[in-house]
Amino acid sequence: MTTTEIKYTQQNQTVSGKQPATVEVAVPLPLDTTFHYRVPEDLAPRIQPGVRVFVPFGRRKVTAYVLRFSTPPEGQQLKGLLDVLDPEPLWTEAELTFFQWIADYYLHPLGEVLKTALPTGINLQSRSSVDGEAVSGGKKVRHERVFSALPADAPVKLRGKGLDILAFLRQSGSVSSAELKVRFGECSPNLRRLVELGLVRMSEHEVYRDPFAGLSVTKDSPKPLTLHQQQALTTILTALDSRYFSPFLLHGITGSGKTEVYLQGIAHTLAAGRNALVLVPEISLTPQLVQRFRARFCDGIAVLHSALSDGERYDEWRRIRRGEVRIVIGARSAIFAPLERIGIIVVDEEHEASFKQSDGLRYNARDLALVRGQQEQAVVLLGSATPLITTRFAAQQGKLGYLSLPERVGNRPLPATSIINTRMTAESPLSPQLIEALADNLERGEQSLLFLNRRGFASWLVCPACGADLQCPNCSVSLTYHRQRRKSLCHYCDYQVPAPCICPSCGELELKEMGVGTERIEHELLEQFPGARIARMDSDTTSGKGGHARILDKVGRGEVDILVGTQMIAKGHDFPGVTLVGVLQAEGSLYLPDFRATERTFQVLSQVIGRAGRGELPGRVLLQAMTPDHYGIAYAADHDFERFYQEELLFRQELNYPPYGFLAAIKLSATSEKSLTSAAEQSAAVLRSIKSRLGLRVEILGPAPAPLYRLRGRFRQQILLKDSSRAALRRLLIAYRREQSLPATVRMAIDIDPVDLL
DNA sequence: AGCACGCCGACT
DNA sequence: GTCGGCGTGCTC
Repeated sequence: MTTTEIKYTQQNQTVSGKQPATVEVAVPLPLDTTFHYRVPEDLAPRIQPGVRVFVPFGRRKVTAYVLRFSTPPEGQQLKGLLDVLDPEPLWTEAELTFFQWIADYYLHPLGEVLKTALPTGINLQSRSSVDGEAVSGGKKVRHERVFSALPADAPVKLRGKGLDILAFLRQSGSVSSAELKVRFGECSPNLRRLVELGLVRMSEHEVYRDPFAGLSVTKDSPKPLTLHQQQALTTILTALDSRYFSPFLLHGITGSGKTEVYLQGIAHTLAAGRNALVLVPEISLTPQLVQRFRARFCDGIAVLHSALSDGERYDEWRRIRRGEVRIVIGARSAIFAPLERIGIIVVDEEHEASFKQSDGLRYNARDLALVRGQQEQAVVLLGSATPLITTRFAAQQGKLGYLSLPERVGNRPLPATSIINTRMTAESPLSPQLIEALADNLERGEQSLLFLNRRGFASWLVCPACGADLQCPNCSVSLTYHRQRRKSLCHYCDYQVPAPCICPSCGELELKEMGVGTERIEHELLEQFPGARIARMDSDTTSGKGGHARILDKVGRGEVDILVGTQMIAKGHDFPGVTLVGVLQAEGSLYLPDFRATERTFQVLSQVIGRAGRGELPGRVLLQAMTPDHYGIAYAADHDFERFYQEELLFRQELNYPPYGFLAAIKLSATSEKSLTSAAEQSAAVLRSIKSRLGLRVEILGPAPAPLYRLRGRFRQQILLKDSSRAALRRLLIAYRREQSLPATVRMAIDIDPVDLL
């Protein structure tokens, strides 16, 4: 990876004539180097750092990004640029510096980082065709036709629709073709005629595609704060006024009013002339949050998330770039938004794993928020009820300011939680206590939530005679049985087959259903409570646009008595009517082969527990677990983050896991097991040799004797690197990247995680 | 990533 | 005799 810093030599820009101007560019390809090109004289006036250019590259032509003017390297015949693709730079110097930092940190080619930072669809594809074809920016700006009346007398022959349109235009000034179409129906022939007659003028305007089109909000105003909110806000405002980089953990329990603190902090930032960036885990799951921002700030908000069309995303990006936006709200990729003068960055639910991008450029937006905040001298607010262990630790070390909201707004009590030990009573997935509680709630007309972190009907089908179960041919995991669809499918790769009726290997006539999923619970509830209105929310019932909203709205309107669901019921929406939360198999995610499994379990349990009693009525929680004493479960039930944190720290310290040590993973995958195994062994050998040569103490774990798993038809293997020094890890990784060359059939990715950025 | 060059197996 | 396999190397 190139580690050269981006520096601009503005003088070069004005130097003319003597030496041919040359530029250094990055190409969006997996290459560690940058390239230099000669700038033809006719293109020179349009070239600036931050614009895209079209360049000859080998036998191809590709889009490249101009980093800086350069002094031409010695004795090399440079090729000339073919074209300049942008009238304005796409990025400022500060942004390019940020992207260079990312490229260095994540060991990823700068050109690909820049490509990732751009809205999809803007990039001109590489072209191998030869002739000098016309080149545009590869983008699509939407134009709108606007008509207005000219002061001329209408000839008498004009009648009917044409005359009506003309009268309307005279009355209302400029009107868009879309509006005319709504009012008069198909009228382009009439309009063309009016233009020909010199009665009407047509012009084209650039318009933005508006994701909020047709959605209105009622304005609200700042709410009074609790004492803790006020204290947190005061600290934040002081930090904002200091104009120094000031990172904070805003640790607020569910219902403590973190959002109101964000809103008022942002209002202060805007008033001081700076802008705000808000990162949320899954914006499509939290339309409520966006609504609150719009209600408070009206216009000047851009939203960036995966549900936008390419056109909408591109338009939002342009609005931000042009400074027409003061607040950007978005999912992880919004950290790349071209927003200038950032005064505050909010990372809401900072513990969420969805801030991490797990293919291509493997970045974590939560981490990058700190980096960008540092570069912008901004306030960074990491908000969560269950912060990452790493974040809480950094706050304890004084690297982050610690702001605590330990009470719910309005002094609402936390739900009373009891744990039911199901070790001995495994025959029914719903314990008698839970059934009784559900019955009570139904009788009182209150709503209940049932959480189970597994979708499908039964987890799998087993033959009672021969013991065979159905496996995914790609992923080597048991297929999950979905009764409604009469299918067995793989939850990893979406492989599916019709559910078998008889055992495929021995012909036994009846297969046994093992394990439990949300679909099975729904079925069970329908039998137990025939009159109840039951809904299910998991990825099977929320497919398609607005799938989440459809179910959530029903619950919100009180049309559902019991909602069964996976993770996704734990997030986002408030249900003021929910007074009972039931958790099935609380330990469901506890024993995964991941050192963060306990942390994740604690987080999701805390979240789902926090869904109870958010309205007027108090809530209660019943938690079914086979290992109820496990600290990840017990402390979640007690709403005791601090005790959990202390315990988890001991475990991490013992094994030198984060925050006490640093981890990186070299992830390899291939279609053949054989080539993968040899590549992994070779990689480990290379790593060990570098390690001894450089005298590093890094722990090299793996590769495992056989490929770890198979996913989407590819075998996967990884080598873990662990050390108490991040610098040592990085030295090892950089040397490895330089020295290791893998066969083309093997793909490699490096995960650098977690981080200590402060 | 593409795209070429380059050296070994089954085919019109 | 050639078409084509994918290993290796390069792209200012």
